[in-house]
Amino acid sequence: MPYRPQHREQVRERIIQSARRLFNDRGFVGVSIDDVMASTGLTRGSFYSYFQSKSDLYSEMIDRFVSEVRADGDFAAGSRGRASRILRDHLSRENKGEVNCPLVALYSDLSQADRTVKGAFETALKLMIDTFEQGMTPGAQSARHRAMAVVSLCVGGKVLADWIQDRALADELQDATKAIAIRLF
Amino acid sequence: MPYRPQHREQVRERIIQSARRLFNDRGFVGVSIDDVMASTGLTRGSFYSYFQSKSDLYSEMIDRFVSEVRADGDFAAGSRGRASRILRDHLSRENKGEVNCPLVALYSDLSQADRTVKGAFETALKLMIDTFEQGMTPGAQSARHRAMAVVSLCVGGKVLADWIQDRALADELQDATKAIAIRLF
DNA sequence: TGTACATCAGTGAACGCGCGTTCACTGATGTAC
DNA sequence: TGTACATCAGTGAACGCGCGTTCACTGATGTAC
Repeated sequence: MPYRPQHREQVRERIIQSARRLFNDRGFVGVSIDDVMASTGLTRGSFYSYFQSKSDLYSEMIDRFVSEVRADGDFAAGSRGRASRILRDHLSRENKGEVNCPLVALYSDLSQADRTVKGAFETALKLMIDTFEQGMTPGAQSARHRAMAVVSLCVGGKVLADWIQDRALADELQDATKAIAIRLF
Repeated sequence: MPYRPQHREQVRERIIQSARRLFNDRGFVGVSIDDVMASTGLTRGSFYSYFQSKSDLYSEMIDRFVSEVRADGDFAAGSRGRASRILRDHLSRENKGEVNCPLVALYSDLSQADRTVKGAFETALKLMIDTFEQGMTPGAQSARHRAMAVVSLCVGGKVLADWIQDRALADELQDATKAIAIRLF
């Protein structure tokens, strides 16, 4: 055997990690396979010996993310830690482009994604709703519905803030959105 | 003069109307110049004698939209009619793909748009915030901040509902989002 | 320890496709007579 | 009212570019001797 048995798996893993970083930052359409492979230290050609397609890589990346979160003690305990981390990721000005959540990448350009990608996306979304729901205190409206509204706030707030060129307006909108989201818990 | 003086203007207008319909429905990236021209009853080639570029058409379309809304008595009067219409457009299940709001098109694929398009987008966004703000009743939090949160809810709710394949989930999320949005007024 | 070799990971040129954009040409239109 | 004509709106082929995907080839690797 020319290469160690674990070699393929390691390279595959490196590709997924590069992909996660890039997709989270610039979205599905915004990242090319060239980008992913270059960032992994390889060239375009070898990509297809590891993945069937770009969509395949994308959904594998999301699957990975979902399992990790599920395995996370934070989530299992139903603590509010993760919920507030998501809020911070999506709606705080501080960490631009450092958000560890596949949904962030998805807003921008889901239009051309195929069924596989959409399926992966939906799993992640349901997880996000669950996470918020578990962090809710009792209130007038059902925890699940409030959780869904918070997801909408996260998605809307983030996509808008990313798009607004007027910095002051973007910050104000993000802060306002976050304040309302917090009030829903 | 081979053609009547108003001819150019009429054709230009028809192109803008086709564009508005298509862009609102499928987004900036999702619509090609071929689509727009075919829908106008012309062919690709003549497009560039009416507009400088696809972005140019797009921002002109939004400018047009914004002026129309501004000229609308509903808006001038600061009535809640328009606000509730926006809410309905964005967050009701009924009118799929019939939303007369440029923001709807923009979520999907702003990534590749240029400065011109972003600028036009921002104008429309500010208008939407103003509209909501004028429809607010006094409350614990500032009307402007609540208005911003409602915009986030609209954008987030719509983009998510469009993307979710599980119909029941999509409807539930949209309803929940809408209920919370209404509560903010 | 050193070398020949089989294997297969990685390369990069090339293809195909979509789409924005350009351009030389065609032909419909209103006008002048 | 009819006809030749100048103008310019509209055509569609073609170009360029990005990018996903393919493929024939190269060369690095671990192994057998």
